[in-house]
Amino acid sequence: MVEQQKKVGVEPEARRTARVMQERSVSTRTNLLEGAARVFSRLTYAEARLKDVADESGISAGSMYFHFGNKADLARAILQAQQERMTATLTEVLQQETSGLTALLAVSRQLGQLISSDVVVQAGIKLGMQPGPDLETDAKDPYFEWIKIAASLIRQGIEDGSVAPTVDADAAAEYVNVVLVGAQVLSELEDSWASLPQRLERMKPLLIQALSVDATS
Amino acid sequence: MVEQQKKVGVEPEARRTARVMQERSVSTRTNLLEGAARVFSRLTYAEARLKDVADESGISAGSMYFHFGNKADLARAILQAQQERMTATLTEVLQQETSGLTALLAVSRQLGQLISSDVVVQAGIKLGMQPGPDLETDAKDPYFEWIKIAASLIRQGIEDGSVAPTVDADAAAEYVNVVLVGAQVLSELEDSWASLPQRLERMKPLLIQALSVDATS
Amino acid sequence: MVEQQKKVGVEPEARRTARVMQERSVSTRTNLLEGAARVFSRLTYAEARLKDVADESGISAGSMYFHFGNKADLARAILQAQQERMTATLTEVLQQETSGLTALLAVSRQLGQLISSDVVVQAGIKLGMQPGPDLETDAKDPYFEWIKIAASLIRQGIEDGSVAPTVDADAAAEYVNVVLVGAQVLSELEDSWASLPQRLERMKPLLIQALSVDATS
Amino acid sequence: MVEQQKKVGVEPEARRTARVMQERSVSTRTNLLEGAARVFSRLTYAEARLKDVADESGISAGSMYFHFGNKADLARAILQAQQERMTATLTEVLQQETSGLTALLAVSRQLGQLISSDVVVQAGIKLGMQPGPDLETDAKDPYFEWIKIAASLIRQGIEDGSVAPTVDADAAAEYVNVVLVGAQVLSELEDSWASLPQRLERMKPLLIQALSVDATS
DNA sequence: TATGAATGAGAATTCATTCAT
DNA sequence: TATGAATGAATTCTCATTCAT
Repeated sequence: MVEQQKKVGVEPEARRTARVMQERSVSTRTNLLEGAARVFSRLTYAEARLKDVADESGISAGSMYFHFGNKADLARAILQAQQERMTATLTEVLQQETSGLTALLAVSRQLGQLISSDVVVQAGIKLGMQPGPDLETDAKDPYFEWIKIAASLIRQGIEDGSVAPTVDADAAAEYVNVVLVGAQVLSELEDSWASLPQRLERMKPLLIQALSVDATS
Repeated sequence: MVEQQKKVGVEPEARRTARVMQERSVSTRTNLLEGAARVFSRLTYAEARLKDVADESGISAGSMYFHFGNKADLARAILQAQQERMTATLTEVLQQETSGLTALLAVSRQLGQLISSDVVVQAGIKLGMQPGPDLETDAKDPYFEWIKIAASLIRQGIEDGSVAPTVDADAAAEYVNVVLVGAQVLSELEDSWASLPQRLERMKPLLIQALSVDATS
Repeated sequence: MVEQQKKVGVEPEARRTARVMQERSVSTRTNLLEGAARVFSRLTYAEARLKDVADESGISAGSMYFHFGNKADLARAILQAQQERMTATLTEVLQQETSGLTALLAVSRQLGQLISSDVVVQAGIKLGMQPGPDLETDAKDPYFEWIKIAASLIRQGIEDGSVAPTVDADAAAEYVNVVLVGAQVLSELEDSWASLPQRLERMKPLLIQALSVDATS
Repeated sequence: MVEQQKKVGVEPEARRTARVMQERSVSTRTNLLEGAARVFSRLTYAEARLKDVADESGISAGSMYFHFGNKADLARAILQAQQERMTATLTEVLQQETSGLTALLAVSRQLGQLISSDVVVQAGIKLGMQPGPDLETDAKDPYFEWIKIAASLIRQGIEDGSVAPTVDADAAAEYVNVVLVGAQVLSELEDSWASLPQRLERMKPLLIQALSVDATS
C-alpha cells in the first residue's frame, strides 16, 4: 500500500504522511525492542510483564501487538537481533586476526565487550538460557556453531605453533566455551555483565597456560 | 481403649500418636520438597506452577500452605537444603584429601556427582541463578565462600608443590570457579546435568595444565 | 455413656477419669467461648478466622468441632450467652428499682457497665449487628423486647410523676433505645466500649431533660 | 479515513476518540462504584465478594483491577465519595439556615434524607463502622468534625435563644451525635435505612425538649 | 498506527471443615 | 476428647491478549 501511493506521485501530503508514519513506526519498533531488552535482561521471561516493557519503552501496551504478535515473538525478535550482532562481531574479528591463539583470545575479548555494552545481546543471552514451551529456541545452535569455530581456531593454532600440539582440539574448544560461559554467568550475577571484560582479562593468562606450549619448552 | 493403654505404660498412645503423625508430616514435607525440586529444576521460578508441584508430589495444593507458607518459602527451603547438601559434600571431601591440587579436583568431581544426581541441588542451583524480589537470596554468599576455599586449596597446593608457584592464587580460584559454573550451565542446557561428571572429567587435564607447573619440567 | 458408668459404681478409676474429662471438657468449652468472644468483639464474623479463635483460646482447631459444630454455631452460642447475661442484669435491676424514670436510668447504667466489662456481651452485640445467611439471628427480638420494657417503665413513670404526662410513651421508648444504641456504637469505635459508662453518664441529664416534667413545673 | 478527518479540523478524530473513551471509562467507574456500594451496603467488607460487585455492576471482574487496584481501594473510593457527598449536603444546609437549633435540626433531616436515598453513602457508613487492617480508615475524623459543627451550632443557639443557656454545648453536641448514630444503626437493621427520615422526625420533639429551654416557661 | 479500556483464563492463597490417630 | 495434618472449594489478584475508537 505504501509503495503504491508513492508511485502515484500525487498528494504529496499523503506521501509525506506515509513516510512520516513509516519513520515513526520504525522508531517505535526500535524503542520497543530496546525497552523489551532492558526488561528481559533483568528478569526471567515469565517474570517479565509486558506492562513493564510498555512502560520502559514508552509505547502503549496495545501497540506492541501491532509490531510484534505477542510476548513470545517479541522475545524471539530479541534472540534474533542478538545472534546477528554476535555473528557480526565474530566475523569482523576473524577477518583481522591471523594467529590461531591470538584470534581465539581476540574473539573472547570482543564478545565480552559486546555483551557488557549491548542490552539486546544481554537479553538474548538470558533468554537463550531459559528454554521452554513458549520460546522453543534453537538456542543451542549458536553454541555448537561457536564451538566449531573455536575448534578450528585451535587447530589453526596447533599448525601455526601458538597452541601446544598435545592439545585435543575438540576438548579444548569445549573448554574455552565453558570458560566463556562461566565468566558470563558470574558477571551477570555480580553486576549485570559490567565486569565481564575485566573478568575475561583476568582469565586470559590461565587460558593461555592451559592451551599453549611454552610450559614444556 | 485409653484405660487399657494407660495400664501398659505412661501415655504410650499419645506418644505413639505423636510419633506417627510426626513421621507422616515429615514424609509429606519431604515429598513436597522433592516434588518442588523436580519442578524448579525444570522451570523458572515464575514459570513453575504450584499445581505442578502438588501433582508431582502427590500432595494437595492446600497442604503446601500448611507446611510452607507460600511459593517463595518453598523455594527458600530448597535453597537451604541445597546449601546444606553441598556443604556436607564439601566438608566430607576436604577431610579426606591432602594435596592441594588433588583436593581441588576431588571437590570438583564430588560436587559434579552430587549435582548430577540430586534434584534438590539442581533446583537450588537454578533458583540461585534467578535473584528477584521474591527470593531475595544471598545466593552469592556460597559462591564467595567457595572461592575462598578454592583459593586456600591453591595456596596449599603452591606450598606442597602441586600448583605452580607463579600462579596467582586468587585469580586461579576465580578461574576454577568460572570453569565449574560454565560446566554446570552447559550441562544443564544439554541434558539437565546428566553429563556434568563426564564434562568435568574432560576439563580436568586442561585445568591441571592451567594450574600446575609444567608437570614436565 | 458417662452416666451409665457412674451408675455401675465399679472402676472408680474410670469414674474419676470420666469426671476429670468432664471437667476438662467444661473448661475447654469455656475457654473456647471466651476466646471466640475476644475475637468476635474485635472482628467481623467473616473476618474472624477460626485459627484466631484457636490461638486465642489455646484450643486446637480441630477440637472446636467437637464442642461446637462449626463457626456459625460458635457465634450462636455467643449470642445466646449474651442474651442470658443481659436478661439477668435486666431482671436483677428491675426487681430493685421502684420509680419509673429511676428504673430506666438504672437499667441503662447497669447494661452499660455489663457491656463495657464482659467480652461475651461485646461480641454478642457486634454479631447481632451483622445479620446474614450464616447467622440468621433473631437479633431483633431482644431489641423489641427491650423497647417494650422501656415503654412500660415510661408509662409507669408517667403514673408516678417522674415522667412528663405529655410524653408519648412509645416514641420515648424508641428514643431511649436510640440513645443507648448510639452510645454503644460510638463507644465501640472509640475505645472498644471502655468509655461506655462515662458516656452514658454524660448523656443522663439530657435524657432526663427530654423525658421529665420539671422543666415546666 | 485519517486524511479525510484531518482536513476537517485539528486532530478531531483523536480528540473525539479521547473524549469518547474517557466518557466510557468514567461511566464504567461510576457503575463499578455504585455496584460496589450496593454490595457493601448489604454485606460486611469481608463478606462482600468482588464477584458480586462485578455482577451487580455489569463489569468484568478483571476490569475492576484496572480502575481500582484491589478490594481495599474500591472500598476506600466509596468512603471518599461518601464523605464528599455528606460534606456537600452539610455545607449546603448551613448556608441557608440561621437559627442555631433550626440549623441543627435541618442538618439532621437533610443528612437523614441523603442517607436513606444514596447507596454510596449507606455503603460508606457501613464501611466506616468496620475498621481493620485492610481499610485503615480515618473514619473517626468525620465524626469529630461533625461534633465540632454541632457544638458550634448549639453555642449559636444559646446566643440566639433557641437553646437553653444551661446546656453544656459539648455534651449536647455529643448527645445529638449519639442520637443520630443510634437512629442510623437501628434504621439500617430494620429496613436498610428506608425509615431513617421518619425515625428522625419522631425523635425531633424529644431532641428539642432535651436542648431547648422549656419553650413553655 | 496508536491508545486506553476490557476481558477471561488462570495463578496463588485462604480457610472452614474433616480425618486419622 | 484432643490434636495436627490434610483437603478442596472459593476468593482475590494477575496479566496476556483483544477491541473499539
